[in-house]
Amino acid sequence: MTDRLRCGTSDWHLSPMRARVIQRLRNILSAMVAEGLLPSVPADLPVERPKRPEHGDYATNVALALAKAAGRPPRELAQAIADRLVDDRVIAKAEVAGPGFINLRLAEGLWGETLISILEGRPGALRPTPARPEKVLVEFVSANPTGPLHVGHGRGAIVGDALVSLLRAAGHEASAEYYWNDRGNQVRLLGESVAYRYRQALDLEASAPSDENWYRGEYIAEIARALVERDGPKHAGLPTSDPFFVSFGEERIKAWIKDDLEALGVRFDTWISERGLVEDGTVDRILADLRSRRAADGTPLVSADPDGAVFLRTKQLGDEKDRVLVKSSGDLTYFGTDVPYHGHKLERGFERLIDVWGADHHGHVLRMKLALRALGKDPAAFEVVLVQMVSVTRSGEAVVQSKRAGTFIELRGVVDEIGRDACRFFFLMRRSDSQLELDIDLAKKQSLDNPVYYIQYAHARLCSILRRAAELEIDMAPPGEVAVARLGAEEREVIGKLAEYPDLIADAARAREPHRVVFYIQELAQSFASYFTRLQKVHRDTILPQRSQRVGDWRASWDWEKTRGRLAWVAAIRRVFADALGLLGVSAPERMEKLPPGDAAVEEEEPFRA
RNA sequence: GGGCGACUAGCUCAGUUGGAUAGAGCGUCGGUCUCCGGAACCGAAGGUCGCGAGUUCGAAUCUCGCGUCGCCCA
Repeated sequence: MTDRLRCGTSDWHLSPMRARVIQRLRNILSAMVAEGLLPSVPADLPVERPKRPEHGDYATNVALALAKAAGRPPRELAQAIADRLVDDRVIAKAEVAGPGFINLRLAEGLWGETLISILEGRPGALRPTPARPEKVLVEFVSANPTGPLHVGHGRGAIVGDALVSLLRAAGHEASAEYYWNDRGNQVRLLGESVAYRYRQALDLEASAPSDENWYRGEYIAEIARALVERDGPKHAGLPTSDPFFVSFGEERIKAWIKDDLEALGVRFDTWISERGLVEDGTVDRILADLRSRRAADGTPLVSADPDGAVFLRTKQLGDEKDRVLVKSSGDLTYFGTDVPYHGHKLERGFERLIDVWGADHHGHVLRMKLALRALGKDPAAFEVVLVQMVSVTRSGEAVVQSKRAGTFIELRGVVDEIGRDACRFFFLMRRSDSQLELDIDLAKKQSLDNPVYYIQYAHARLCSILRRAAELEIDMAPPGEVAVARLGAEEREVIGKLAEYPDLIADAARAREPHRVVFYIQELAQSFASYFTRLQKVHRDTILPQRSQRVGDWRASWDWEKTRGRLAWVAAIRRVFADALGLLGVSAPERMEKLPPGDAAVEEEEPFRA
């Protein structure tokens, strides 16, 4: 059950440019309603950037949508609307096309205005503002402190982190939280595993934990050796079940996890402990609340079976069966603490909860929603972003990972090998719901085949132009009307894309889809690179005077207005570029290391362990 | 057996209230360029949007059935 996000354009303050277009359209339609030509004006007016530039700066299919209600053929209605749309300030041209689209050309003045507002950092130039900012808690990673993070966790970490940035950029108050599952069977096994390896390290008689699922990884032995080194045989007398071994191992692993996240540039505002919620009574208190609640038919929502196991009666709320909160042994289940935890999130004042989960947990979504309903909360306040698996390829071959065999690729090795920027970029390149293939060779390649290099290179190039301009002592003050008017159609096309940026943020945040930002900067980088190359190679019309042009009294005859307009254009692109990379957590270098010609720096490194 | 998700170019993937000629990167083939970063750019070939029905002015998108794969549950 995926409850579609219902957020029409009316819920948002849009980019200034789109807002102007919609306002103009709304005014015209209202006038037509007043004259009895239309029944009503829709709440959301569809105004989009057409895929093809020849279809105008913006386009609307409103006539297609209204034709039936108006009782007129779409094209005829479109023409009637188009005839009235044109004015001096916003819409320069409105043409009917296809089955009844209206293609719009915007007034010249708006383009310059867009550039200037970006350069001056005016409100709305880079950021949308939601009509109603929400207080959002994004919970992600939340890996058990029983072992190192693997690449799948890494993807969740980066998606969650970028989502938080995106929500903040969209005007929401977002907080990032990590939930430690530091209680229960898994952690107990960790302690026993550490104790076993500890005894081994001391050459004492030792038997492996009875549970088959004990942690056999080398990192446990590493922890045990560290304990021997610090304390010697001091703890040899303790039973293997002693909580000391748990806390020692857990502390180490938590530190590793935090360190790995740090290396990825992933930050959390809060770290919360499951054990803490049990110990401080939060879990009991909210479970007691749950026990006191009744279903619509008056029966209790929580029931116990003869063995003493306690169930949440989710079945009558739509689940396929009831879910156990407390086992007959008296132990809380994972669900038994997770429900109170999520109730606790809402108690803390968060009105929207977003959890980033591995897709293999999708079966838990419904029951959590139902549990929140049982608590008297609105289940729609709880959303889950599912993150699919990451498969890793190296030298064209898949690196084997198996959940059953417990062989996961550790995150840290990958980050160390390909770098933080490449890791973040690649993990954000696909929508989180689709499986992702990480090509290690590509990700570490220092060439433009590597998309992260391509965009960073584009940013460095923009910076380079601005540096050159500064060296030539060109006045970089924001351009006036004149300078902007000198920009051509292709430059204007790019400005259209810049103007779209706040809309992109609003849309991506609303859909919880950071990958849209990646696609946006890739397109922007391409538009710029294409145009920039063409200027020089085809039009012989460079932004800055070339060496061969700087002879004699060149300063007197150079077209400074055009140059200033274009530099403003370059600076605005750079600004948006850096901002978008910032949202992704990818660095925007001002210059890139020049590599030796001909070779793309292939260095051999130790492959990470699987 | 039940549930969820996926299926779009050779490969990896975009494509969200149903809209114009279904897009991008990589790969392949061809082309351009003395100088602002060539680490570039341009162009071409490449598609039964898994298959089949339905809904309507109009479907990659919505509905149903089927197939394949993945995950979850028993």
